[in-house]
Amino acid sequence: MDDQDSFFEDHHQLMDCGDENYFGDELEEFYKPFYPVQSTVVEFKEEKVENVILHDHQIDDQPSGKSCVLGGSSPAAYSPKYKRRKNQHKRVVIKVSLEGLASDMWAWRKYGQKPIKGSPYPRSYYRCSSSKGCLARKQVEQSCTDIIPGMFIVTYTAEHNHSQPTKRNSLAGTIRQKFPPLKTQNESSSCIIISSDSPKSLLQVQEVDFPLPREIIKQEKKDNEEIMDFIFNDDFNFFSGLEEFDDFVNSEVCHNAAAQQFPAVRSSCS
DNA sequence: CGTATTTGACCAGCGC
DNA sequence: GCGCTGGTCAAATACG
Repeated sequence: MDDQDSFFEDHHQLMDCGDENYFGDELEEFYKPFYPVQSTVVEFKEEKVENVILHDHQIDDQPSGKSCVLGGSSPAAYSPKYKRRKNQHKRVVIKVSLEGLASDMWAWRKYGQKPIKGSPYPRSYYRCSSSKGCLARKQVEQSCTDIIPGMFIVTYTAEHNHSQPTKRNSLAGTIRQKFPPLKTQNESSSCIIISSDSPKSLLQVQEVDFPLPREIIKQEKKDNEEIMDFIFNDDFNFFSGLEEFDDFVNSEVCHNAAAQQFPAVRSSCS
């Protein structure tokens, strides 16, 4: 709970989208089981999303059957084949840690994934798989605005038409597998530093050890050339390709940061 | 072999 | 009207 306290202090400004905090009585009652210490609930006064609740929390392992019910959405919000966004007035948006994400006891089945404009992370779409005809939906995307890595934005829409399953859902295992636990600051972490000569035909890969930074590297092949998309952790600098990486490596910011914080990195930046 | 995931296509809403 | 964006479908694929 101490961690959550500091988390709230540091990050509730994410919701700084309005002048007043709003606690709808009904929704407040729904989400009482989620309140760890304090919460940030903000009413969005946008035209198309009348009530979006943003809530920092870790999903309880034993929420009541009502806990994932949202206010306002009805089955009529969806057409027989495709959604009717116009009627999707109310959604509940929750920010959770990886553990919070994995502890969701509802059974969800992934049915889509889309890249989202302005975010380096895709958004995953899940529907409830416990009961045929259940309209409950869940969207999950990794937060790109948080200083703390590994936070996820979860959006619930529509409501379950059945009781909560008693067994942990399969998604929890999937999430744990795809997003292994972050190392703590006290652990030594192996980090691969990638640099390239100009032209970018030659890649130099250097592995160094230093505390804290954790790097996520995704490789993909394009025109027989290896392109690296990765997050240089800690500062959350994101690079879409080698050119951007080269610019960063040669920048004064990189050199100064490496010299001050990570001596092991300095050699690869010079 | 049944179930879950991936991913390109399709579609509706929206802004210009 | 057109293009962009995001939510959903469904066939292909992966997994246990």
